[in-house]
Amino acid sequence: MSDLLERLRGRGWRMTSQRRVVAEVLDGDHVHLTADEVHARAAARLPEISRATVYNTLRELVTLDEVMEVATDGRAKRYDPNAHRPHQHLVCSTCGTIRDVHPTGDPMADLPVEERFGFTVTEVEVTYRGLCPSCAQSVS
Amino acid sequence: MSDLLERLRGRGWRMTSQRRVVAEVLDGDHVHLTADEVHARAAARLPEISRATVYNTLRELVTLDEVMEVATDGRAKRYDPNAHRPHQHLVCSTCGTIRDVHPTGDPMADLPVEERFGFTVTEVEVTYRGLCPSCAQSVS
DNA sequence: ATCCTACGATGGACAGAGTCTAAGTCAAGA
DNA sequence: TCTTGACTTAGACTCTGTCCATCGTAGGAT
Repeated sequence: MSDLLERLRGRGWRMTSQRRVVAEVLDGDHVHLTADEVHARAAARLPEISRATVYNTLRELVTLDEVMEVATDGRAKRYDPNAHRPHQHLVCSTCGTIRDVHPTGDPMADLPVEERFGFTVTEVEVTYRGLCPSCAQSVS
Repeated sequence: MSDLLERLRGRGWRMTSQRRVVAEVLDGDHVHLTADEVHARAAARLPEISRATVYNTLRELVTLDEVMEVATDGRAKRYDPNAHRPHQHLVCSTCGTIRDVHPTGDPMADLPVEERFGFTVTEVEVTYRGLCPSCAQSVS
């Protein structure tokens, strides 16, 4: 992720402590934080950081394709730093936990031309839903 | 859709003019209204109907699996009365228009066991994104 | 090293989507 | 027709996110 900071600098980003902290928070695999969670973690290191800055920075990271925006439900969007390796998501219907998954097959090829209604289709997003192990246990 | 009203009555629903109007608004193919749009159309027939009632009724219809809730982006959820025939969605990234589509293949089979992380996977949701014909035209 | 200035940060108001609550209304069974 | 609990209502409230005016500062120019 440190190379993220490099790339951003290369793209003409003005490097500020706020942006650095947000980028650092979004580091690792299977990280799917909401904007508020990002703000909380960033504020742990840089107490004065404002919500607006976190939202702005996240939006920029998404625009630059450095971070993926994931809207799995009607609630808060989540931000996924694993934007360079294509993947899909597996979501727990109960607690909302998200895992990155890599299905086989190409869903794009599964949509016949006559089912495209003249659209220029550019993306497919697959969301698997179910119960995570610990939620499954508390049900039984 | 009139049989929806029958089914609901059979399930012990108290039939009110509000519920009837909401159910009537949600009739047809390729209908993907937001809660606010449902409210607007319902209010055209029953001016005093409140937003809360529309939300309550929609939630119940979703619980009863009579209507599908579709959260395609971070915006308002949409309600799809075509809940009995399995299908996926094709969404215009620009204007948000939705079409029901029927891809071939079974995405559920494309998720290997070792990629399930112990989850009990019950649903797959595939969302195709792109530009609808009219938005594609205004871009060029 | 210091100065400049445009880009970025701040916080508070605002907006959109949805939920909750307390009080009033009414569908439908007795 | 009466009764009652389920349903509806309006409006307050919450949550997520955006906007704006103002202030601060990164980093190039001197």
